[in-house]
Amino acid sequence: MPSNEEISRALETIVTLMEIRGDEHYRVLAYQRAAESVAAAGSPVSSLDDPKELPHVGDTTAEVIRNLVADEMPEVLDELMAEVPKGLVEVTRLPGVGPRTAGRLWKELDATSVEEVANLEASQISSLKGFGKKSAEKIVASAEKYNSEERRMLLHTATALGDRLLDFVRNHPATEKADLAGSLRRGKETIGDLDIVAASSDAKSLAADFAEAEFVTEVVAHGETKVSVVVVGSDGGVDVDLRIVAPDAYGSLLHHFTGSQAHNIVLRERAVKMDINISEYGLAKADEPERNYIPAETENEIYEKLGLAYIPPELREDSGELEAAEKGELPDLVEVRDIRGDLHVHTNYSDGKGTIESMAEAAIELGYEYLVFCDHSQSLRVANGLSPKKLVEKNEAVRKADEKYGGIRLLCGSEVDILKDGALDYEDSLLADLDFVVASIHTSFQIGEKAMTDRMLRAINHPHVRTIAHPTGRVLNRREPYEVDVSRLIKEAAATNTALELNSYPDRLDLSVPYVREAIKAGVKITIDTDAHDESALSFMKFGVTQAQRAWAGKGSVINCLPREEFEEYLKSGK
DNA sequence: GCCGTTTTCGGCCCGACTGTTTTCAGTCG
Repeated sequence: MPSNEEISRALETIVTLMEIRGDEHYRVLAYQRAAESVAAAGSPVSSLDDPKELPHVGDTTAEVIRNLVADEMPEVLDELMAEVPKGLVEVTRLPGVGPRTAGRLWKELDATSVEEVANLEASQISSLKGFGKKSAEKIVASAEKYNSEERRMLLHTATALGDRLLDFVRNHPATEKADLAGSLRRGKETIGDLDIVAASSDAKSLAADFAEAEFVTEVVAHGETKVSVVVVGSDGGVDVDLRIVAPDAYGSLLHHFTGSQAHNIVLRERAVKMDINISEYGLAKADEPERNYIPAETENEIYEKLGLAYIPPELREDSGELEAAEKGELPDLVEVRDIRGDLHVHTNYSDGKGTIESMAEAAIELGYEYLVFCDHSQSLRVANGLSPKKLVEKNEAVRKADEKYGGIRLLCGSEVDILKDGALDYEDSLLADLDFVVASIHTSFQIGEKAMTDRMLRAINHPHVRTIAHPTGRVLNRREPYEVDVSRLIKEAAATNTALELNSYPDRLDLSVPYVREAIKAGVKITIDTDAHDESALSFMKFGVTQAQRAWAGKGSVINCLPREEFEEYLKSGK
């Protein structure tokens, strides 16, 4: 079954090919919105009775989605592929090159791939109507250095870089206020580029100084209120946009550049029906000939004027948040301060760097009320998995430490491997002696969807397993999730009172947002754990919490938001 | 192609910047 992401990507391909072909704008837009709708869907589209249940999906796009789910080639895509060379999709990814340009390079110069564009002479392009020397050279140059590997930054990398740039902007004398916006503010798991917004009554000088800052390697565009630059990231260049408005319109600007674009569009369409136009400068009455924007100083004013409750950035994805805001049904989102403990951390007994004591002290520092030590189990030799004897020894050390530290409850756990056949890596008698068991997969990833699903269902049904760690095994930018029917895992977890983990490690963030949302809807409890292998990694909790917020989670859905007594009750009562 | 508190037909969010242009198309977010 194709994932929502795969279906959405196929629809995006249709969009790009249509644009190159020169299809009618609003037809293309309809496919674009269908693609976004699938990407934002709260549960797998493949399990939907009718794709038309999704917003912006009508008869035609529903049929295309049905084809994709059934692994059949949709007619429209078949047609497009026969007509438009596929290599052009990549050509449109060149900076400054869109579908129009790609279409002309193909039709007028016979260039159908990035490589063929790179092999063109600039003079060939500049001989076309509407192209000059400058744009011709830019196109060839960007084709020459094009790197097909699309790399998006992990959330913690983007946060670190963004904070550095934000410091520069905030420390500028002309800056009154500034914030990071865009997908970073919405807390997406990976970030493509950075958006910074600022309020200043001297936009010109701020824009100029930003463009000349030492971290800038290239100025892509530089106007009076907007600067686009490339800065040095830890892994190549990162595109950064800075937008500046007068202080009284700051809320409008922040909202505009926080997005998502899909959220802004549905919000503005809703506003138009109320005869209000919304832009980054404010709100205007639609019936006036000149748009006379009344600025909004805060984001809240915008939602208020539209009769909506304030929508937190993490929910702004056009996935039902407007309806919920209208009805007053937005969730009361879980916050980092609601987290009372970490249920999955490692020590130097297996592959961690910290000791029981150092990890406990770091957890006390964070104000936690409990901490569960889950080192790896015996068969995971690469991670120094504990033999049964060693586990018993470690449990004793944990219990001793628990007596030593009064302020925090230290508990014995294990991250026990789910073996290839679904059996666990320790005898039941040993597991029974633990306070909390986390089960997970680290080997035999490629056994196929059915075998993997059965294997994990067996673990979910095990009486001692309380949560399944990093349930899909993905590693962002490095490893795809293994094939498994997550929806079935969710159903079984609900039926057996087993939790599912939202692993906070920035390159895991596993489960992903749509599945967490599906799990919560099904009544499954989530454990937000850091999987920390040293003291500093305990701070990754904030990334897991952000992801939980994106999945509409309230603290009631999160096991480790339970106060200590209730958590101990939960442990005692079993599954 | 999608959608409906004027509408089942006729609309469809909004603006900055660039390059090539004498008024705008294309790209981007």
